[in-house]
Amino acid sequence: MTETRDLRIGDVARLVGTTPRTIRYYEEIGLLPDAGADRLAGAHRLYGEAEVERLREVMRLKALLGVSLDELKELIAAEDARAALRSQLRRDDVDPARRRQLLVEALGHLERQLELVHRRQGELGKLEADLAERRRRVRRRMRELDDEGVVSEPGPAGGAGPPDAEAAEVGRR
Amino acid sequence: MTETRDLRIGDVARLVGTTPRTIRYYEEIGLLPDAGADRLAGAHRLYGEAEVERLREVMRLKALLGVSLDELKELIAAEDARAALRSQLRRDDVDPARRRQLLVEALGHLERQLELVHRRQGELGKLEADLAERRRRVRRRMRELDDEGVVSEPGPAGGAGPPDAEAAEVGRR
DNA sequence: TAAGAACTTGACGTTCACGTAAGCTCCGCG
DNA sequence: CGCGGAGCTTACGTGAACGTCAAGTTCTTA
Repeated sequence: MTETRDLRIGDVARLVGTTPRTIRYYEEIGLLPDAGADRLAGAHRLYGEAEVERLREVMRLKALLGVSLDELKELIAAEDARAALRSQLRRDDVDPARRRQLLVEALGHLERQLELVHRRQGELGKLEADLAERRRRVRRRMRELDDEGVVSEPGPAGGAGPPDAEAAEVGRR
Repeated sequence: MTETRDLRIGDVARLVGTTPRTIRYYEEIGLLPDAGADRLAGAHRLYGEAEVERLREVMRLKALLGVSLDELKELIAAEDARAALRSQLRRDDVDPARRRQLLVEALGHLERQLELVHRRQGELGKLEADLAERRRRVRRRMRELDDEGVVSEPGPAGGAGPPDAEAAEVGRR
């Protein structure tokens, strides 16, 4: 159950909801590892579950954090550390110092990502509060308008209320 | 103190942290209202606090929701309704039916924005949970590593081993 | 009123993130 | 074994979102 790597680029694209071109492009700019540095020129790229996961992560971070692919390259270096760890484990190359270093690296990157996520959550929270507040005000003004106007008058029919030109209490700005 | 409109495009740009070109571009594509449809050809654009606010809102939504300027145009239609309301109030053109319609419109747009914000918050929350979980695992593995080989074997080079705080500043690449 | 900074329109250039087309190659199948 | 569909490389094209340059104009201030 080591790693299967029996998916081709089109399969992967369909799995994660993108196009082969995009996957090749990501590889080209170094966002994804060369899917077959071993692969003899001209042969098909082959992927396993691990690279599908990584691509998913890339797309998720891109969408949610709104960073450029270049910035993303820095960010997802955590995946590199994870991959290195895994391949190290498979080769039972258990140099504890090296392993610790990889873990420290991964931890650092995870913390950077979390930092970004938290910043964004904060801003989104503020935005939500502002929008909710504005909604509250609009609702209040609507209530006031409906109350003050005479009885019944639901539809967009003409008529409407009397030229009652007062009650101009408006939430400034 | 109705509206001052004594800011020029460069001032506004500095205030909100962008460039004049961007502001003109936003106007060009209809994201911002023609800052002076009245303005005789060739004269300087003039802005007031209201348009500065709107621009800020535009940039905030763009950054936080990651939508295209085209989608943004739909989204911020709420601002148009608000502007309409205000200008209506200034001209004490108080047709209650029209006012109600504007309020309904604004409410709808606010709700769409909130919907988007909530969706995004959900996804960000999930991402945060995933990242935190991974961090937890990395930390656990690091603890295990440190506990297990504490005195049994010295590393290959230098003092590798003890849970010493920071010995691994990496400058790879 | 003269100078110079900031602005105007118009047009072309640029970067990012892919799309698309061409010509050739590889791989599963009948 | 042949063939059709997916993949490969190379290269040029594209839309979004501005940047930049030029030539002229408008505002402000000394």
